[in-house]
Amino acid sequence: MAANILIVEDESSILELISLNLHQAGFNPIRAISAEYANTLIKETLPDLIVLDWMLPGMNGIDFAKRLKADSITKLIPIIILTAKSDEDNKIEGLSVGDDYLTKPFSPRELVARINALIRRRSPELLNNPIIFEGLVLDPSSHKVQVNKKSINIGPTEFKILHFFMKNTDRVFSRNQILDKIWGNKSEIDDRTVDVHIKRLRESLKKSGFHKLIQTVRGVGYRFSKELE
Amino acid sequence: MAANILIVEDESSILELISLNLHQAGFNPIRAISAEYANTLIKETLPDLIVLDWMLPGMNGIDFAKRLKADSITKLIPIIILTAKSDEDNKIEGLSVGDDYLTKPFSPRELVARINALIRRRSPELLNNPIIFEGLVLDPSSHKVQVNKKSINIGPTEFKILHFFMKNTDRVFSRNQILDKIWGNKSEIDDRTVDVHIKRLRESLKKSGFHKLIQTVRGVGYRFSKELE
DNA sequence: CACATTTTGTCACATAAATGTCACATAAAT
DNA sequence: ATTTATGTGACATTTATGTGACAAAATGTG
Repeated sequence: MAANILIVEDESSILELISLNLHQAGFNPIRAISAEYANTLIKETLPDLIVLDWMLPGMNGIDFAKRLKADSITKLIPIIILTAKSDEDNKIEGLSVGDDYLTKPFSPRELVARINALIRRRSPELLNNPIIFEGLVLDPSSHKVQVNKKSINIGPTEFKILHFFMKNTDRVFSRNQILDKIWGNKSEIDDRTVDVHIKRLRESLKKSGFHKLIQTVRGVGYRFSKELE
Repeated sequence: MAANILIVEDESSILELISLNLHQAGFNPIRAISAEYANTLIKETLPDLIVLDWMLPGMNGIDFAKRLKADSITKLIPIIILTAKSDEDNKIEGLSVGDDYLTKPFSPRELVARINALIRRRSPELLNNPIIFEGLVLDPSSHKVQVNKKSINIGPTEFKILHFFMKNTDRVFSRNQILDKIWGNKSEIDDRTVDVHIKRLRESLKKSGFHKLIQTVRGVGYRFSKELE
């Protein structure tokens, strides 16, 4: 699954340039032209990394980054700060808030390289390492789900959903968020289809008892979480 | 790290009184005797919250607050306005500029309570960090309410009400205010329905003893607050 | 290619949970 | 003692979710 990269940049030419390059590099770019718009996108798409322009209309980039780093949900998302100024002071300030910085003009190749480095460091699960949760093992590279070395039979869509859940435990997701993540944000598929796949996923996990990890949050959506009590 | 609270007040006796109380409450008070001086202090210390007197020599408090709210650097800092007038018009004007207001004379305890509430709920649209109050944990992202890591079963509407209360502790809300906040301001729902949901919420919290945090204020409404004595 | 098998999305209906209101009980204020 | 406000159990209704069945589409197989 391609990593979602959110680009926050008010100059649309640069935005498109970056977007194009990231797409060619195999990432899934998401475009935001302001911090405010980025805010809503973050909640919807849960990007794996954010490329953030230092200078933004309205809220400035650094403040926006600070807020992201203060929020428990977003603080783990790596941020690369783009700055037009070569001013050393700004570099230091930017670096302390973001996880990396780049001075304009920069080569797209360098940006891609740094993104890869950060994702490798921060989100190894995107690099096809097995994810283990309470004894349930999901291995993206072999495309298998196992419990005690025994494989569990699971359909393609159910695998994707489980993968997504295991990367984001302890969070509720609405049916539409799941649709976006699994089917892609353009799908015109009925909400309720998610229910059916959740049911199928639960069925697959039932024999090993792990179906309890998939919890219904009424009026909101579904959650993958250890059952307490 | 103690939160920095900037107090802008021209009467030095009140300034010291507030300062003393905030210090005792575990905050780090910063004193300013004029808007001009406050300006330089803001840039230096970037306070987490500002307590602002409505009447100031030179620039008046409201104008000062407006300027702060217009500046992208400071606009996210919560402001509590202090007013000597009990005039309703001023209250409304003060509230619309600041994030909260208080009429002199006020009790230091109330001021501290409101400061706590504001710091807790700053930027609610983004900071869905878990809210913790006296050991009761509400986590918006996982949509769980927990005590000692054990989940409490709670209905959707009750969750919303509890969330609202925990973001605004130590304040009374009328049934209609609660209706507006939870159901949306167009609802044609009976006042008394709130009572029933309050009852259900209390029931959910009863086993852990936290139902005592929901207090009835006769003739007014309900309040979420630590039980006193 | 024809045919079997698997997967997919949707529907209709079943089941479960939540909702809002009422009537009456209880407590507080006067 | 009377009035008023709040607490609470019960209920009908609405709403949300679970689930079996099915046809279309995709995939595998000889």
